[in-house]
Amino acid sequence: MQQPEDLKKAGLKLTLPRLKILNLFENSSERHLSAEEVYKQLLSTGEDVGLATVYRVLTQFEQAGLLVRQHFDNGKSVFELNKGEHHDHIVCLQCGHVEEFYDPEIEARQERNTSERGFAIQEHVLHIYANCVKENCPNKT
Amino acid sequence: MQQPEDLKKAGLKLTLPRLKILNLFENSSERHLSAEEVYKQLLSTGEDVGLATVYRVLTQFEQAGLLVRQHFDNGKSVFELNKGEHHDHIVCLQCGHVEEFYDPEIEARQERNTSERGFAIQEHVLHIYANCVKENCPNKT
DNA sequence: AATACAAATGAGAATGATTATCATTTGTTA
DNA sequence: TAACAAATGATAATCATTCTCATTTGTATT
Ligand SMILES: [Mn+2]
Ligand SMILES: [Mn+2]
Ligand SMILES: [Zn+2]
Ligand SMILES: [Zn+2]
Repeated sequence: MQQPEDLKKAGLKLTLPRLKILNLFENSSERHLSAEEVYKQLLSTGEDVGLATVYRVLTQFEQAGLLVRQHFDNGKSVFELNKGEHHDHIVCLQCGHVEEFYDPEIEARQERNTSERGFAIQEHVLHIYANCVKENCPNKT
Repeated sequence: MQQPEDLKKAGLKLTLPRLKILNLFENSSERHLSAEEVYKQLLSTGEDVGLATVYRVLTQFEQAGLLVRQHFDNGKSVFELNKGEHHDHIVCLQCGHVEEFYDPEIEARQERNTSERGFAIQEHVLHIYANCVKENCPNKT
């Protein structure tokens, strides 16, 4: 809610585009948004910001730790508010809905497998692509 | 070794570019190759094939089940011979070396987490990015 | 072995997401 | 309010990949 503080803390000047974008993430019903989606969302609210700026700000927010970037298998990356705790993703192949999950045992075994082989794990990507079992996929886009 | 059979089985006409590319994968010391790498490898051997053809053939081989495509976090996809058994990857952030691993417990838990949430898992991506601990990273590119 | 024709190839244009340029605007600080 | 670095936005550039289409090649048939 106190975005200005977040921006200041990150050493970022408090500008209109930045406030609008951060605000969008904090109020949108969609948790995972692409640059294009952010751009269009703002346009549709009269709040227009250049697409180049959207890309720049998203990257800055990522570096500042405000957002986390995800690369799903569809060419464009999406961003989400960084809630501090790591999680992995299940992506519905039918409607694109993204579900989040966290399994400490999976995390522990990633760590183990990696260190066993003489590596120090830095980060990882675990994306599961799946079909919704319910007859009516609940989260059509 | 009997590439012609593989191609026929896949319903693919036996052409020079296809033979050369399949041959490259079966003889290269690198297991994971990008389209660009395949293209340059062939050029450097006098065997030249158009880049568009390389892309086309790699995709066809993937669809035929001869190759598997991987998207690491560096913008370009790489292909590897399909050895039938699934595995995940550890990518060295320093030298790009790729290590393969398979952990049945991780696989089982992916399955469980996904089905618990009402999804039928289709495929998944597990890529671990890590730094080689040994003082001299062994697989410089 | 020569012919016929669909399929495959290759050069280069097109695409789509993202980044770079650079002249203009804006936030901050004095 | 002035001063100035930082940020913005329109647009060009990039880069991996795909598309187009005229030419070539593999294969099946005389
Ligand atoms: Mn998420
Ligand atoms: Mn592999
Ligand atoms: Zn995880
Ligand atoms: Zn796996």
